[in-house]
Amino acid sequence: MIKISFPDGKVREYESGTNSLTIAESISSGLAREIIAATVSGEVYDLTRAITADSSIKFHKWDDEEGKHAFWHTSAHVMAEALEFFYPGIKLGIGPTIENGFYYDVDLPEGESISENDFGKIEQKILEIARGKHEVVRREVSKSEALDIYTKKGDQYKIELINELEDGTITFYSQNNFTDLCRGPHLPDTGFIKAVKLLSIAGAYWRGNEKNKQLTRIYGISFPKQKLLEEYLVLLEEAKKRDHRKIGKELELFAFSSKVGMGLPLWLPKGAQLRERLENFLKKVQVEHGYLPVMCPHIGQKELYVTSGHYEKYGKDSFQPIQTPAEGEEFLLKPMNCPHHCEIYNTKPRSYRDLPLRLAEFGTVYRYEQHGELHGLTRVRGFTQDDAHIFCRPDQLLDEFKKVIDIVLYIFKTLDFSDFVTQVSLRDPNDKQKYIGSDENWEKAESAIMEAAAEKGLKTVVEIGEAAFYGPKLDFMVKDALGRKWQLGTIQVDYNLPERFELEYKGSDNEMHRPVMIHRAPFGSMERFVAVLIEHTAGKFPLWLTPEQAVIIPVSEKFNDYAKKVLNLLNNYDIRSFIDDRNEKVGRKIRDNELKKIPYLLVVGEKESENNSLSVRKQGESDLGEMTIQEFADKIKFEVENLLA
RNA sequence: GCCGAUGUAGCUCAGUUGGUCAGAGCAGCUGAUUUGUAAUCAGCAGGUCGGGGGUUCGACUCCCUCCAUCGGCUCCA
Repeated sequence: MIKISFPDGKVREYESGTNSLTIAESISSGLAREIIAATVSGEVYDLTRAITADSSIKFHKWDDEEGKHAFWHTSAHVMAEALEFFYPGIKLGIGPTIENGFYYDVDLPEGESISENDFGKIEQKILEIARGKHEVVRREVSKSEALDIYTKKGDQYKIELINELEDGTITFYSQNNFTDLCRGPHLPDTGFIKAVKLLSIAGAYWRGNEKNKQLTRIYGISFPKQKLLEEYLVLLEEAKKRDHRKIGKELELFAFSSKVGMGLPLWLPKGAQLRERLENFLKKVQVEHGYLPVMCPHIGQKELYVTSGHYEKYGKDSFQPIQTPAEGEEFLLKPMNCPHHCEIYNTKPRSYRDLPLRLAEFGTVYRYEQHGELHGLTRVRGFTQDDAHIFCRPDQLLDEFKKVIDIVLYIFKTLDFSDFVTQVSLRDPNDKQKYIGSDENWEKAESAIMEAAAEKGLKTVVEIGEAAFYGPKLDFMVKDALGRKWQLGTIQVDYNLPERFELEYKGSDNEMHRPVMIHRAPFGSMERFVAVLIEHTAGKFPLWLTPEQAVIIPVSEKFNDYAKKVLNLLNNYDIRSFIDDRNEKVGRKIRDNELKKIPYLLVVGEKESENNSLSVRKQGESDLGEMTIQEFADKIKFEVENLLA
């Protein structure tokens, strides 16, 4: 007999070799029907996997991550079986679950290809296999047996994977006519899968390496109920409506022109206003935090980037140098602001008393991004960083780092970004030649970041090997409408550039010392930040930011003069408004301006012109009733101040 | 750059197997209407069907190629 302990602390005894499903049945048949996996002593088990030792147990239903994971993992296997049916000789790469669904990377037989037109028949086959309620069987196999099987099959991908596994840990899962190398866990049988949708098809390099063969990746998602699939598809549609590219076009915020060049955004008047307001907001915060604005040109001598190391690292993959016609001197489009800022530091001798020196610039930079990677405003070839470089003494590093975190958090809070994660990117200690700088400096920088993040209570994910080549960093990531993660704010420690630009200051000991540099950009880039802001708000920007705060709607032409008077008064109160004096009915003007997401709609007619008042309607809400112009102005002022507090 | 898809009027889209199929709604313009909280009515104008090449008696429709866009992959100072 073995002892099984439950999350509520109760302990029960079972026969050794029992499984989670039997245990669940002993509690209630309802529970047994709903669960799809279980965590047994910390490891996620298939429901039918034998338990042979005293264990803790926690059941997983569809609602939790482990449950979905098993569900989608089995779905991936069933999809693979369907693919084997339609494409005999197909070779399988990996087929993991992802946040929403699963994919499988496959190598199609010579001459075969697959397109979205084939999805229908594959989905049907998957459901057919699912309906067969085929049991999913786990089997432990020896390494040699596993290798043998895939050698016979001629599947070099699985052989490569198996070779990296240790003997004794290799398991196969089978259902119906299909067997796959897999760690599990899986559903007890395929019958759980009631709905499936293949979503897209993509090329993916084997093991993510560009030099390897490109496999075909098929993305799909599945559900235990048809209704859940339908709900998911509705959700996807809703997300598409928030897409910043769509809203950006509708609200006339930005545009692209293939004549101007791909990945080179054009800020339209309203978008430019929005961006300018964000910039002014940050400038104000930065002045309060002791930053000094600087400005630099858009090009710099190639030598500058040779000195900084950027040319060696990125030169070949960048926009190529431009040359002066007579002398043939080479200049690069500025890909980074930091080398310029280093030279600003170097314009005069610095004392320890001058530090920290915080130089800030909204600097536009140009980087060559590959054609297929461009994406709306989030991935472009020319963008403006809300950049600043803090030159400080080593003993000031931690404190300065924490102050920067404070700025980022303040900005996120003001803009209501609560759903973000922070990532600490450290170097890969096994691949040191990828990075420049001494071990000692790297260790100092990495520990400063970890300490600052911990002290500020940030929940961080640590990524080894994701550091910039010159130093570790702390990134703030948020998700867009479709769940894709984007990096916004970034804070990076750099011992390298001060070295390369020979930055120095005279210390209190009358000796020369080298400062440390922090690169930081709370927004990241204005382009990307605005993109994420659009998706976050669905275009309903906070009142203080929005380009147009109110629209004055005269009931008829007769009241255009009163509307102009209102406009002038509101202008005096710095309320951004305009008159919709089109020859249309009120209902029409309301509708159009609601769709433009104007926060306040001000209807004026006979009653209002007599009372010196407005009938106020708030966007997305109904009529707020009549108020005087003064009352409305106070209301706006109050709201803006509250939002910015 | 790679894999897959898409490209018809400013926007959203329709266009049967290649043969009056170049269309609709919205936006725009003109006129009428003078309007009270999510679409007033009528008329007009708008496109070398992404560019180029080919097949054909004939191409929006089939093929090739280039460009751009979309979903991924790789990359991201």
